Amino acid sequence: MSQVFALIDANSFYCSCERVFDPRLNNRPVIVLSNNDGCAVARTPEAKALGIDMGAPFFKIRELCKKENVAVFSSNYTLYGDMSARSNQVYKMFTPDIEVYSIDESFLDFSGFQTRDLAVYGRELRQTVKQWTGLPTCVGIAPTKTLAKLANWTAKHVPDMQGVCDMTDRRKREALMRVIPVSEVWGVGRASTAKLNNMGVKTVWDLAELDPALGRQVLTVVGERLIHELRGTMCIALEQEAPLRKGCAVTRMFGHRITERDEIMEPMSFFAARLAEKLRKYDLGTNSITAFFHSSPHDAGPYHYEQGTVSFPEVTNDSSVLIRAVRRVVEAKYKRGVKYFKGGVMSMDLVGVEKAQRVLFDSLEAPQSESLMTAMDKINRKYGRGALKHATTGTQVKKGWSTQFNYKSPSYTTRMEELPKARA
DNA sequence: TCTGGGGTCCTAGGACCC
DNA sequence: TCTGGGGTCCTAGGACCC
Repeated sequence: MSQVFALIDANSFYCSCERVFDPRLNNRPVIVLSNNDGCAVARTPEAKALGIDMGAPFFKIRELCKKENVAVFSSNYTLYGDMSARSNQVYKMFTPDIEVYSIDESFLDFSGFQTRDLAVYGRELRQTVKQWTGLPTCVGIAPTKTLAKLANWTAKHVPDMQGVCDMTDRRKREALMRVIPVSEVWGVGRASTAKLNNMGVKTVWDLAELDPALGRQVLTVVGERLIHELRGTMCIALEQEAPLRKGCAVTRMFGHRITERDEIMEPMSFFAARLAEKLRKYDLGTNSITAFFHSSPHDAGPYHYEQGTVSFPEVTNDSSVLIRAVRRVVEAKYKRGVKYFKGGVMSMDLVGVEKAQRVLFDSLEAPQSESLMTAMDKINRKYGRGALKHATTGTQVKKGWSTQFNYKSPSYTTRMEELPKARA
């Protein structure tokens, strides 16, 4: 039995979540901003029509938004995460085998369902999701994940498909692949598009017809795999179990140029504390932490990039330990006179905490560390992030480098105080 | 010291994705 | 062109070992 995958994703997911709880937004252009209200990461078709590009910096489009009555929202991850979980519950009624690929995309295994009309099944799926969550979606169906992605793209861009594109039929598939630009293939970005176009590979079909060995030369094994996937041979399997994440980072612009060492300490310590929180949330620990801070490449004068790594004798996710390490890096690498504008911390060698090797003696962490961290996370979950924190991470409420969420909608589905109100 | 032919680990950088 | 803040995978090159 051959494989069949469906890729379902929500249209302008973040914007659609906002619309579900405020129908007045339905015919208005809506955008949702990235972390820190930096740039537009989700736009409804009405917003796209105004010329607002993916990733457009908010400060550049602020006036346009005001003039055109664009509804602007900060990212409300609590809401989107909950809506995502609800959607996946619905998907599981249509097949038990699903891979949650991102917050708004899931692959569904439809293998063995070929006895039915898959396009009809896809439309049923769409309708059920719409009815139960309020979210509009598109569905692409094909023998490989890469082709399912492509089918999904087609479903979005060809109006008379009614949101569902079934590409399991080879002939139908070929006709579409001959007219879709190669840049729309999953995994083909700007650089690869340029290389391929130079070789005369313009459409998806051209790429599928390319000699895999040549594909490997130009785009490494990733390119070779892509060619096989486009030909209908599965190379990328469904991954139902999310693998443990390998790295974790907290990075941010400082909000203004910083020249004093003590002033850098505060955001950097804060980043370390956030990283530790993230690790604890996922039951992960780390053997090392890397801290970096740098000037702006656009400022006059030479560019400075300072970086340092501290290794630990045992796996840890203790805020105090990580903060101390980061402060040591700043002490050692800071240069007087440089205008630093961005910094961050990261750990790239994460391990699950149960599996962690413990050192018997000379433990880095104070004996009560674990219960202290647990208590701290609990309090912060209840009273909001930053309710309880290390003194070194700053005592003022708002800083340039603290994340901005100035346009956030209520957590409609996860906080009793913020439930939507209905009048009957 | 150089010759041969492996192997591993680590880091940096490129490319892509959401 | 960069603007944000995360992630993943792949390759090349250096250090080191046998």
